[in-house]
Amino acid sequence: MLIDGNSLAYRAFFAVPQTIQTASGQITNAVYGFTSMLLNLLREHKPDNIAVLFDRPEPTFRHARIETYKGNREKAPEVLHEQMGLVREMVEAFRIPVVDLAGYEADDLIATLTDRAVEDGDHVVIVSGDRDIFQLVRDPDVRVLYTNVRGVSELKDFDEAGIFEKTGVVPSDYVEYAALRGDSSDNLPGVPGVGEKTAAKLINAYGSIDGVFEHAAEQTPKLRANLADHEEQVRLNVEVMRLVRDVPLDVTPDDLQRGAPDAGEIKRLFGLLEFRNENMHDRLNEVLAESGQSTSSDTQALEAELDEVPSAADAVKLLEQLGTSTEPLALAIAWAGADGRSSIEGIAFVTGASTGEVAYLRGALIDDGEVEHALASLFEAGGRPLAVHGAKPLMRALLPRGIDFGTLKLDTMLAAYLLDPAESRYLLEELLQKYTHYKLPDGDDDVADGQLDFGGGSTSTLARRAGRQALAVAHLAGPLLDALDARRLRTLNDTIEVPLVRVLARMEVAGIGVDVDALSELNDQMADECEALTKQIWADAGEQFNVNSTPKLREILFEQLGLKPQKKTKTGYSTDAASLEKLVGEHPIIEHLLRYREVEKLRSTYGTGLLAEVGDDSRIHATFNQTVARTGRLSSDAPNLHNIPVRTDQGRSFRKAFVPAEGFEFLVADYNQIELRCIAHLAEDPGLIHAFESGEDIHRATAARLFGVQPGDVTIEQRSKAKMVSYGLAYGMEAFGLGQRLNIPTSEAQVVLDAYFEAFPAVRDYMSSVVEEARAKGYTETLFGRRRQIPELASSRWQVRQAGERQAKNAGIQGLAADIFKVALVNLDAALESGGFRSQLILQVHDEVIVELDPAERAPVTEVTLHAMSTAFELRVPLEVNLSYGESWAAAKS
DNA sequence: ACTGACTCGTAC
DNA sequence: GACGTACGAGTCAGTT
Repeated sequence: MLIDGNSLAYRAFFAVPQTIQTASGQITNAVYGFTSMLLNLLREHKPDNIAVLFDRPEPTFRHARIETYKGNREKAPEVLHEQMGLVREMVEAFRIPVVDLAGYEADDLIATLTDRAVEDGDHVVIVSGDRDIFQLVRDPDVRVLYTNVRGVSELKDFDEAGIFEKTGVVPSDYVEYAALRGDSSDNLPGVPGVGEKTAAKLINAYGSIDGVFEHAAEQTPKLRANLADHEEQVRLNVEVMRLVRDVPLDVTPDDLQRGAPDAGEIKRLFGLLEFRNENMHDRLNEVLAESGQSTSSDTQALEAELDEVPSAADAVKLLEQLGTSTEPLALAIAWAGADGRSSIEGIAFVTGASTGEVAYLRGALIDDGEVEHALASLFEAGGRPLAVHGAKPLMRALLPRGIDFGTLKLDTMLAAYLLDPAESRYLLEELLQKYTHYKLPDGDDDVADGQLDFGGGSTSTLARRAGRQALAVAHLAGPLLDALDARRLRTLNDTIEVPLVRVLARMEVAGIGVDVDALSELNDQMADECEALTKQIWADAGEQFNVNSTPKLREILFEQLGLKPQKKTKTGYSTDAASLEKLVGEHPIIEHLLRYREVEKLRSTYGTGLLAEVGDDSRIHATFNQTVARTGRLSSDAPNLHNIPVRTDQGRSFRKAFVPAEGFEFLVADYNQIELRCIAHLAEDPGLIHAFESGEDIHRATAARLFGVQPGDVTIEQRSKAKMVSYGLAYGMEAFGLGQRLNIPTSEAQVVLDAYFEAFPAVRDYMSSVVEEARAKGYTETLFGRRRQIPELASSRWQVRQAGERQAKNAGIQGLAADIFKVALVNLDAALESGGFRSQLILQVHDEVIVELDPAERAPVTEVTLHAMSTAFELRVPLEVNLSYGESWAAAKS
C-alpha cells in the first residue's frame, strides 16, 4: 500500500470542519481526518508492506520546466501546513515507513515503487486524492483508492475498467488525455474547447497525442485552430504530467515493512491532539489489538508477587543469583523517612516480569557486610545492566556507602524526558499508562523522583509499593528503548545522558564547601543595610508599609506620590527595576527602593537561603536535575547553584563563601562564548567564523564588521551594541527588545539589527530555516538529535506562535551548547577517575566546571580538564576554554 | 496551614 | 507583546 500523504491530508483538511480543535484553539482537522482514513486503511486492507509518501518543499523538474507550474494554486492554507508535521508524527507513531525525496513529488515516488513492486510480483494498492495517479492503474496488479471530494470515510476502488468508466480512457492513455484537457489545479492549460469528453473522444479515436495532431486537419475549423495553437502546451503537459518511474530511490518495496504500532506514542498524540471520538478510539484499539499491542480497554493493574528475603544468607544468594543473568534488571527503592530521601528502607528486584515476581531486600539486611559486598558486586561496573526510574537519588544514597552503580542501562525517567522534554513531570504511573497497557493500582501515588511521597507506613506497604514500581520499570523498559531507537535518541541516551547520571550523583555527593562564618557575616551585614533602607523608604513615603509588597508599593508610588507609571503587569502597574530606573530623579524613594531591592534579594536568597542549605559537613549538596530544562540544559535546586551572583561586587562577594576543602584549591574552567560559537557553527556564517578565528575580542570584531570600521576604531558604545545584539540573537530578540536593552528607539534598534544581518547574512538564513523546519516537524532537533516539541508554533494566536518561534530559534543553540557541555562533563569525570586523581568535579554551571583540586595534581588535572572540555565536540570554530585557580569561587573567577 | 498565581530578580 | 533557559523569595488570595 502506497499512500500519498500530502494529497490525503489535503483532502482531509477540506472534508473535516475546522471546528475540530484542541481546547487551546489549535486546529487539528487535517490530522484528525488523515488519522481516521489511516485507521480505516489499516483495518480493512491490513497491508504487509506500506509507506506514506510526502512531497518536499524543494522545487521539482516540473517547476524548472514550467515557471507557472502550480502557480495559481492557492498556497496550501497555513492552517493545513501547520498540521503536516503532526500528520507525519502520527504516521511514524504507527510505525509506517515515511519516504520523501527532494526534487520529486509523492506521485513520482509512488510510480517508482509501484513499478518495482510489480516487478517483484507484488500487488499494489495506491491511496491518493490526485487524479494523476490514475495512469498507474494496471490490472490485476495495481489499483487506486481514490478519495471523493468529501471522502474521508469513502474511498473508491479503481481498476482499469473503473478508470475507463470515470474518465473515458484507459489508464495507459490517461496522461495524453489529461494533457489535452489540461489541469487547472496544477495551472496547466489544455486546449481551449477540449474538455473531458472531447479529450477522451480524441485519444480513443487516434490512440495518442501524435495521432490527434496527425488528424488535426479532419477536425472542425475551431478545434483545428486551437489544436495547432496549443500543440507546444499539450506536449509540455505530457512531459510534466507523466510520473517519473525511475526516481533514484534507495528503498525497495521490501524495505517498507510495517512495524508494530507504537501504542504509547499514538496515545500520546491522541492525548495531545485531544482526539476523544469514541469510534476513532475503537478503531485504534482494533488496529492495536491486531498487532498484539495494548488497547486502552484492557489496562491491567500491576500487582507484585512479593518474595521477601528472610536472612542475610538468602540475600547474598539472591544477589549472586541476580548477577548471573545479562538481561536488564529492573529495580525500585522503598525510601524510609518522610522526606523520602534519607535512607533506603528496602530494594525490590524484578525476578520474573511476566509473572510479577519480585524479590524484596530489606534495608536492614544491607547493613550486613556480606550482603553489602554482594550488592556492590551486583552493581559494579560491567555487571548486570540495571533499569531504574530515577537512578540518581539511589546512587546518591549508595555512593557514600562505597556501593557504586556503574551499570545503569536505562533510567525510565530520563528516557521519557528525551522523548518529550516539554513534559513538566515524569511520574512512573503516568509513563506506565502512556507507554504500556498496565497501570499502578489506584492510590499508589509516587512523586517526581519515583520515590514514595510517604510519611510512614508499615514495611510491607512500602515493600509492595516498591515491588509494583520495579515491575512498572520492567514493563516500561522495552517500549521506552524501542521509542528511543525509533526517534534516533538512543545514542544520546546511552553515551551522554545515562553516563551523566553517575557524574552528577558524584558531584551531589561531593558537594561544595561553604565558609559558614563568612556567609553569616554577609547575611548580617546585608540585613542591617536592608533595615536602614527600609526606614529611609518609610520616611520617603511618609508612612510605614511592607516594602516587599508589590500592591502596597504600587499604591505608594503611583497614587500617593503621583509618580508616572511606566508599564503594566497583569495585575497593575509594574514596579520592577526597569520601570524604577526610568523614575530615578523624580523622587528620592526610587533610588532607595532600587538599592533595597538589590540588597534584600541578596540577603534573602543568597544569605539566609544558602545558609539554610548548608549540611552538617559544612558543604552544600545541591541536586542537579537532568529532566527539567526543555533545551537539554541541567538545572540545580536545593539550592540553585546556577544563579549565584557575579555581576556586582556586592553580589559576587557570596562567591567568596564557596571554598575548597582543607588542602585543596579550586580550578574553574569555563567555555568562552560557547553559544555564540554554536551559532557560528550552525549558521556556517563566514563572517562570524572569521571573527572567531581572528582571535580578536569577539564583540569588538563583531562591532567592526557591523559598523564597517577597523577593529581598533571600535568605540565602547559600538562594542556594547554588538554585544547586546549577539546575546539577544540566541533568544530570537527583535528590534523592540533590543531597543529596550540599549535604551534607544525601536526604529534605531531596527537599523542596528538590519546591519547585523547584513554583516552576517547566514545567521538570518539559519534562524528562518530553523523555524521553518520546526513548524513542519512540530519539534526542533539539536545536532546531537535532542528533540523538543514546540506545539506553540501551531497556535492560532499570533503571540503564542511568536513565542514558539523564539523557542525554536533558541533550542538548537542552547541545546547544542548543553549537549557539548554534557559530553565534556562525562569525559572529564571519567578522565579524573581513571587518572586516579584526588581532585574531583564538584560543580557545573551551564558552561563552567569547578574542580576541587589537589595542588599537587595541578599540572595534570589542568591538562585533563582543558583536554576534556576543548575536545568535547569539534565545531567549525575553536572551543576556547578559560582557566583559573583560587582559594574561593570568587578568587578563581577571572 | 497549605497551595498556587503573581511579581520580581539572579545566573548562563 | 516584544529575550531563551532555569530557581526561589516573598506576597496575596483562595482552599483545606
